[in-house]
Amino acid sequence: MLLSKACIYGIRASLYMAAMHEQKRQFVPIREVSDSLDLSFHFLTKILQQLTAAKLMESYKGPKGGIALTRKPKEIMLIEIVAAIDGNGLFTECVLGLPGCGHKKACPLHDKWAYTREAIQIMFNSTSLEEMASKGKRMNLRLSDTLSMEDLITSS
Amino acid sequence: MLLSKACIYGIRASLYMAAMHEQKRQFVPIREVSDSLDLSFHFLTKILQQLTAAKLMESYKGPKGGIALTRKPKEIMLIEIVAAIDGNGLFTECVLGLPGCGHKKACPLHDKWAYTREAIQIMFNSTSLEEMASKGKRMNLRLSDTLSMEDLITSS
DNA sequence: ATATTAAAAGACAATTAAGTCTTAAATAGG
DNA sequence: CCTATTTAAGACTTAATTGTCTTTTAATAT
Ligand code: FES
Ligand code: FES
Repeated sequence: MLLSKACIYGIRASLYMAAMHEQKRQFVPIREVSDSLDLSFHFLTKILQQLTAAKLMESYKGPKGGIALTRKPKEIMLIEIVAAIDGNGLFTECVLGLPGCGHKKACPLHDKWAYTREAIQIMFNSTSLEEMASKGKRMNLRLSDTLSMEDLITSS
Repeated sequence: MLLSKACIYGIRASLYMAAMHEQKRQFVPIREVSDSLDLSFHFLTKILQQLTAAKLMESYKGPKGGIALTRKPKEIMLIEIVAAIDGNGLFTECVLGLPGCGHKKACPLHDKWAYTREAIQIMFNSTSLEEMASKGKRMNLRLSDTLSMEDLITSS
């Protein structure tokens, strides 16, 4: 699996927040996100704490509280979310698990993997939340098994 | 992590076998492989059973027994080993974990991921054990933390 | 102030992946 | 046939990930 479940949920939640951002909503309760995306509320809470620790989101307690993106969706790249949750291993480590990739003595797959993982990195690095959200809305794409992004427009 | 530990170990063991093949050794005891690569013997045994079940290797019990590649290293592609151990999920599933990738309603990352995962697939699909082994020997690359492929030449 | 809402923190349980150990079956050589 | 060697099979343990639950803390509204 390329990404951990936690990372996938973090991305889906961030996408949800990006869609809300377009509707001028700021602080959204985690409960609303977890219900909408059909994720465990408590598990999502822990994941979002990682994103707030990484300053990608901020949170506010109490009534009218919730979470919010700290920057505009256009300025948040997917790779930041991946790095905050799964770390940078995918973009730096040896595909055969040997310590110290890029070491004097590389592994026999190093050259090909260095090229391929750059393609992966570019994919995450060149995709903003805004791009995903607008594309998702334009093409009515899925954000969870049952929810399309268009569904979000009137749900608030 | 792109590949499971089991898959990584399976690849490393297959590479070892490819190197042995060039030295005309056929059945190599698993113990020799696990000792050389510094892997758990029993764990490796289970992994290799998956490779024999996939007909990538064959095994022989008893004294002078061991495992052997069923085909020439040139004819075994890395993707076969990955598929035998980790399955095809990496090449077929949604990067956001949604069921049914390529579904009428895709996810907002589908297009980019479909392209990127094809690059990953091509990497594994276009690399043979022979290529890795000869390159590894030629450039004295690593097969484990401590073992370079050149070391194998005289170790038999 | 008090009650209510919502995130933070952290203990706990379930599941999966990773790794170990024991016993059984097959083969070679004496 | 008997013993040593080596894979096969499967029970078992440990560790990591995933998921749940309870308590605490902060903010709001009455
Ligand atoms: S050393 Fe293996 S991928 Fe770099
Ligand atoms: S539907 Fe998500 S990658 Fe294809």
